[in-house]
Amino acid sequence: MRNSTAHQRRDVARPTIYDVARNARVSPATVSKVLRGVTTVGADNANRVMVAVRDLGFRSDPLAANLRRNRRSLVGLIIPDFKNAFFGTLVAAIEQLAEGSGYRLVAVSSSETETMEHRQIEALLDWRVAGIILIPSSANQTDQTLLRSEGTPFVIVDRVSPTSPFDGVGVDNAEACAKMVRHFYGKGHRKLLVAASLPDLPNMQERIGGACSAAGSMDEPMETEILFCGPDLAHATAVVAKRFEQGTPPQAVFALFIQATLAVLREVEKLGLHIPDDISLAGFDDFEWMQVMHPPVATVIQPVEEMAAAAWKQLLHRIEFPDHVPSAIQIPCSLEFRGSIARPLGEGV
Amino acid sequence: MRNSTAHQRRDVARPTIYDVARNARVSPATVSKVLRGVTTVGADNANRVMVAVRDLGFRSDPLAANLRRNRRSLVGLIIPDFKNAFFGTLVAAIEQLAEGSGYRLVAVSSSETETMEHRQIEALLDWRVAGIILIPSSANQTDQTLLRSEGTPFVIVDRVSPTSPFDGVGVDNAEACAKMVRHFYGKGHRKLLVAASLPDLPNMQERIGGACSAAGSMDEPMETEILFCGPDLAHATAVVAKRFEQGTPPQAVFALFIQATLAVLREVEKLGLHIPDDISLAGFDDFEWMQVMHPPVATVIQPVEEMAAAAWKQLLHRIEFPDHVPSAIQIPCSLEFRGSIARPLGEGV
DNA sequence: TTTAGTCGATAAATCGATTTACAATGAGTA
DNA sequence: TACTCATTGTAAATCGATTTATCGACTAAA
Repeated sequence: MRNSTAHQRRDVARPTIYDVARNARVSPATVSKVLRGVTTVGADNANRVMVAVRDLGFRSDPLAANLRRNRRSLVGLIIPDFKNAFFGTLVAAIEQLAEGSGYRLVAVSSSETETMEHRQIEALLDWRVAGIILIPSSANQTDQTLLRSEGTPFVIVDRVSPTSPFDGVGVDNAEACAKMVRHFYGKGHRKLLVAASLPDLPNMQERIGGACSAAGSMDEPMETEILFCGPDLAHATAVVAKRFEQGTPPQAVFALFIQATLAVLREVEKLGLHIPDDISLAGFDDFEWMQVMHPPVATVIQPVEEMAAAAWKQLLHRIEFPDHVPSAIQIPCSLEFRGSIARPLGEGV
Repeated sequence: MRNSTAHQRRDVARPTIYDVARNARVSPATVSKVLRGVTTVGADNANRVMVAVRDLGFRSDPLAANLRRNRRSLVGLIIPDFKNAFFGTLVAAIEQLAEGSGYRLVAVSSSETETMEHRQIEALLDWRVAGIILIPSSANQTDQTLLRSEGTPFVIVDRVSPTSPFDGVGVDNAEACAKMVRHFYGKGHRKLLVAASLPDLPNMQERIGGACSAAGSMDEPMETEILFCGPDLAHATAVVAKRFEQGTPPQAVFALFIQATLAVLREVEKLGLHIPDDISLAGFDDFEWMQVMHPPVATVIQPVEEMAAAAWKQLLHRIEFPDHVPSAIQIPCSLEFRGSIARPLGEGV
């Protein structure tokens, strides 16, 4: 009998702007004006509209609105991997900023592959997003030129090439890595294994370059060995395991990305080695667990929040001024020298 | 002079279905049919349309399409926190599934607050999403009844109440926790500190319930103490620190959520305690770093991928059959008994 | 030969908001 | 009084796709 409550779904369709207009005895155009805060509306009409909106529980349909005015209220964010908390923090920060500027964020992932990155970009373009924030999955700039030619505002974050002709926000990878290498040197290390991900990521190149050139400019010679570990933990674990099991295990490792850090720790655990007595270790990015390890893991901290803020500001600027000259922003990292780096055994004092 | 390439943005607007129609010398309706795979189209016309689509690089505008047919190709996912890799994994998995079914996922976060959760739901409803997957931020079911009354298909994940009248996917929290408690008991522990987040989250209640009832049904009496640590790491750290510093520190801790695990590890580090000699510890969820700790951290593993798959299946089913009776799915967890749980000191063999 | 029925194609209406172009009203000025 | 402006309000066009109603041509049945 009274299943009206149980089945009351979709009983009444959501009210449209026409319903509001009828209810307020004005035209739809007037309602639209009131909703958008246009001032050329009489006080009493405006009031009646506002009352009607409240009474009917009207909420504007962004699809219809976006379709008509060519401006879109969606922005896309393409990250390589949702499982990585570094990118998660970035998503969270940008989501906040977007919300604050009246945009809705659509965060998607490229799974670290060019194919998916391309498909995601095309899908976002289909939705006619107002702008895109992209963390590239590779050095291939095809997608970026595509974006450029489509005229969609976009900014590159994190993996920005120093010679990029587009807007970008990066960090001072080279300088940060140099500092970390000098710290290793100061502790007495003269051999360093640098564990990178893929050779063609711009930020990796900067990190490697910074580390190597710092090592090369020390008073005493410092030897560096580069190990490319692949994109994810599975690859990294395999590569690191192979390196540790053949030849002499390194006494100092600088892991340039989180999966390498984990891979090294895994191998250390497996071989029963001890940090920092047998191996000194430094990582990249700041994860909570690094501080609760024995000993805590030294690391380069990328300022995620600031990167997000800079990228967002840059994107808004690009949306407003499509023809301004591109800007490249670089933000300094901070370093945490923690107990995982110590003087190697067999060294005096 | 030849800045035509540099300024070629927006030179030509994206082609519409009308452009394709003109190019193929058919009507827009025919183009629409071809695009949607409707068969009542002559072979030669269909071919000309497909050629025109390729030539012009036409891609359908989902906004316009979604507006007209009332079916939407967006689904919303509301998670409490992007920074938590557990949810990140969930997002990644569901994104894949959505992509495979022709939907676009819009993942947003509630920042663990009811206010944001409500705002996000309203925003998603504004976009007239086809469905919503919700990980509630609290036990408050207001939003769920709102969704129900709006007629939008939705499923609850992870934090599902056993008495919920809606679709839901959860895990066997009680049973998993009971197993873990029995493991503690088997190692000789008779006092256990259970570190939960908030008292009103359904999954927390199940976990606490499972742990306590298992403890209560042992042969020898086993004492449990519940500690509510708040929603995030900051709160958890404060609460745990306070508990550890006043009274006798516990010999065994079962952290029911990741931030509690970290908080305990932090305090252990700060007080110079040792795991498992001074304290045995078990956690929840599987993070890579847990395996590389000394000793590795025992934990309850929630099957994220399976949860995602179940939720997605459930949502699709709900979209197709809005009036079927709701289903509650429960998936078993697996347990990893690792070195962080050991016999307490002062116990014979 | 006429009629009923099929198939393919299309013109026009539609989704719900925004925007344009213009009409109506009133105020201010010559 | 007549004329110019400024102010409000609205009818109608519009965004780009989908859907409906209909039409012409052709086939099969009467």
